[in-house]
Parts: sequence; C-alpha cells; structure tokens
Amino acid sequence: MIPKLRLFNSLTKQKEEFVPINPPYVGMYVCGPTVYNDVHLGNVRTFISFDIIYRYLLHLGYKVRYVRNITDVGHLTGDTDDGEDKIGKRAKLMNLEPMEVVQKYTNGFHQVMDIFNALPPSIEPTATGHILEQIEMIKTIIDHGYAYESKGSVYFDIGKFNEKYQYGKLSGRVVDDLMANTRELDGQDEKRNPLDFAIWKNASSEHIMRWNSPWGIGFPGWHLECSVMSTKYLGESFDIHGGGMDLKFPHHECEIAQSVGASGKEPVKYWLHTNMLTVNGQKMSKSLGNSFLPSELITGTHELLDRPYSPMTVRFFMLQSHYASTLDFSNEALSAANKGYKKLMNGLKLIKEMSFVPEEGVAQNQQAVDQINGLADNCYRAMNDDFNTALTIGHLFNLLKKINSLQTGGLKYGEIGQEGFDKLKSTYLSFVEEILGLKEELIVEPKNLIGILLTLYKEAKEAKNYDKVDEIRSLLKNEGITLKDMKQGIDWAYEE
RNA sequence: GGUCGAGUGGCCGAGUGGCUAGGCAGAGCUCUGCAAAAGCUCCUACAGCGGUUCGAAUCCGCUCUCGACCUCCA
Repeated sequence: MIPKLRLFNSLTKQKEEFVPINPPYVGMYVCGPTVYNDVHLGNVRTFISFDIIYRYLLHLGYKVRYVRNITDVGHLTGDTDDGEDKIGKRAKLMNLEPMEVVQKYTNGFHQVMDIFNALPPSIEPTATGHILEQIEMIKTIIDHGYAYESKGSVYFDIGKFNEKYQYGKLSGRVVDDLMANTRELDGQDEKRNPLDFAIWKNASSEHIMRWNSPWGIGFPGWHLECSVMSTKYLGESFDIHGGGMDLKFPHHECEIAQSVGASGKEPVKYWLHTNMLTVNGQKMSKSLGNSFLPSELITGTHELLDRPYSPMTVRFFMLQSHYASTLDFSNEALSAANKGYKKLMNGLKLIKEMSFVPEEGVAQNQQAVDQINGLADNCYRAMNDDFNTALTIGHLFNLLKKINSLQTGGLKYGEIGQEGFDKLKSTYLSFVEEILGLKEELIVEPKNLIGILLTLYKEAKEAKNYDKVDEIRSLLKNEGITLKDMKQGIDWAYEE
C-alpha cells in the first residue's frame, strides 16, 4: 500500500494529503520572473522544482492548469519612492523601449527554461496584458472597504483588513510586531498605516511605464498582478500556489490580503515554497554578486567554476536535494552530480535498447522480482512524500543496478521474468524522463564523428583495403554524406 | 531586535522513535588483449550538553555555529 500524495503546506506548516478542490482538475499558480534582466540559477532552481511538481501531477493523471506569470510592469528599484522602476531604468540604459527590454528577457527566460528541459506552463500571462483586470480588482477592493485612494495612489488598508482577517498568517507575522518594526520610508505620509501597501501607484513624470486609471496616471502594485491573474485563470479559490521562500513575505502575504479583500474567499489551498540556492552558504542573489547565469555555467566562464557543467547535470544536481532545503552550489558538488547523472543516463541508454529475452531453464528469482517491485513502489512513495526527488533518485540508482546486472549477465532475464522486466523498464523510463525530466545529452559534434570516419577512410585507402573503403563510403552515403577524394586531400559534402 | 529554518560519515545529500538511503571520493575483489564500464565487498555518521523512552540523527530543554525573511528578490 503506497500512501497518497502529501505535500508540505506553508500555510498550515504541515504535510497534508493532496485533495484537489475539483478533481481531476488541478490549478497551480507559480510566481514567475520579473523580466528586467537575465534569470540566474537560483531562479532556475525554483522553476525546476515546480516543473517536477507539474510533471508528477500530470503523471498521476491530474488535469493540471499551470499558470506562471511574467512580471513585465516595472516596479520600483528600491524602498525609496524615487519614481524609477527596474524596467524603465534598464530601457533608458539600453536605449530601448521598455517592451523591448521585456521581450528580450522573456525570450531569454524561455530559452533557459528550454535548455533545462522545463515544460512550458499552460498559461503564461503578463502583468501589462491585465491592466484592466487589475483596475477592476482595485475597484472591488475599494468597494469592500479594504483600500483607499491617496494622492493618486491606492493603498491596501491593513488595519481594516486585520479587523476581520489575519494579515501575516502565511509568514507568521503579527501585525502589532510589524508595526513596532517599521522603518521610515518616503511616501509614507500618503498611507494611513506604514504597513499599507500600494495596489495602484501614481506615476511620477519620469516613470515610463504608465496607464490611465480612475485614480490618474500610474501603474499597478507588484503584488496585485498575481491575485488578478490567478483569479482570472484559476478562480477565486485554487489548489496550489508556489514561489520562492523569499516571496512569502511580503508578496504572498499581500496576495492573500488582496484576494480575500476582493472575493472574501481563501484563495489558495496549498502554498508551496521552494528554498534558496546558496553559494558558500549564502543566498544566491544579484545584489550579493554571487549569482551564476545559466550561460556562465554552461561555458564554465564564471570565476567560481573550474569547468563547464551541462544543463542536465545541473538539473540532476538540483533534484538530488529536496526543494524545501537550501542547496549549496559548489564545484565539488557539481562534479559529483555530473558523474552521477551520466551513470543514470548510461542506464537510460541501456534500458531503452533492451527487450525481454525468454530463457529456458532459468528459475524465477523471487527475491529479485520483489526487489524490483519494492523499488518501483518506493519511487512512488518518495514522490508522494512531498515530491522527494532526492530519495527517488536513490531508488533509481538501485534499479539501475538491476539494469546493469541484466546487461552484464549477472542477473538473468529468466530470473525476473517478463513482468519483472517490464516493471523495471517502465519505472525507470517514466521516472527518469517523464517525471524528473532528465534526458540524454549527446555531447559529441556530428562533424567530429564524420572527421573520425574520414581518418579511417584515409587509412583504409592507404592500406589499399578497398572493401573497407567502399563500405565506409556507402555507409556515409546512407546518412546523406558524400566523400570527396581530391588531390588536396579527403573532404566531405552534403549529398546533392 | 522580531519571526522562521538549518547543523548528518572525506565531500554532497535523503531520512522525524527501532529496519543498508543514494551519489561522489577512497580501499579490495571479479571480469578483462589494453583501457573503461559494470557487479560484489569495505569505510556505517548524525554540532555540544542534559532529559524523555526498553530504544533517539529523529521528541523535549539549554548552549554553540550558520542561514533566510523583516526592503526589490525564485
């Protein structure tokens, strides 16, 4: 008996059985990137974590609508209200339209997701594409009495909200404590309470990204888009909301407040938070200057790297830890992951080519069959326990031993029988490829392989081994490659 | 300062009361034209101190160390 899927709900701080609101449909919303510059590996980790969750839910047969937004409204660069926003600033710097900046980094983000083999979400809405809906939600929140206008901006009224609801319950904050700890910030005089946050912000003259609204020209608050787009595509209450730990407060807290303020309903059943990727024990972040870009990793050009690492190596490395644990990024750990990943891939290559061979006179080895079945169950058990990919991989390595033993003859096909073999093959394939999203990376360049064949061709020719010469020529011709014996030497061309 | 989390063998990293996690590195063996791969075996740890318990890495308390959030951040 394999226990059902359970996941750690940040809201209740407990592992709970996963029961969708409206099975077999599952709504999942994940906070996507702000596209004002390149995503780094810390960002990638979160998206890979949710990719696994998405893939596993699909594998279990759920009809998942996975919504991941693109934040393309520029939000303020710091805690001072100087009117400058990240995308606008970048646009000025690069002499581009803000939407060019947005497009550039959105494209880059998609490329990165692709090389790490993350499935695209079902819907990828943008904040700028939902300005009208955001204005509508602001109106509703104002109507409900949880927001007020002040000097062309609209603020969420935490004091009012907290009379009926509990602001801070997700991140464990207490409003009174927060009040005692607030700092002096610009623009606070517009607010009734320092904790109040902007859901619409009046645009200063230098602010490029701006829209008309009932409160004047401005732009929506950062937290609002997620409430709006999750509601639009998943409903007022949906199953899973995910994001990095660092978004828990204030972003997700504000999201809850806005959604509750608008609909009166609890928006999210299960909150999932991924932990940080660290470097030497410290959170990877741009401001600390310790972040790695995917491109620096693949080319090995980052100063902290002593060699390049492939995207799948990194994906595997990340899956060897649990999504809710911090993971430290280092050369040693990556090198170890690289070898482990290749070992797993060699198994994948083998099992794909293997098929059951009936053997006469070989007795079934019940222990081996039980081991295979047990390991297959363990893979599900591990994934069902809050998506424990690290443990799943451990079980896969044990299954791999069976595959290798079959290959070398240490274990006979007859011993495990057709059923045992099928179980081994289907489990390994579906967990490695479909669920963990790991794929083989053929690292050789086809042109280099052709070069090797040309060398053999040349040697055969020099040895006057014309049968071999003809064979090589004919084999290459089958692949659409013509050999050219010229005075200057041997070369090849695409067959015309 | 407030809130929360973490400290596991040479390294990474699972594990929440008793049962071999796993990977990498290291040692030995088998196989082998060479080389590799693979298989088998070994190395069996839980920050410190106390407590609960028949039994604790796992629960409780204290101490030390580290980190995250409290401001944009995956």
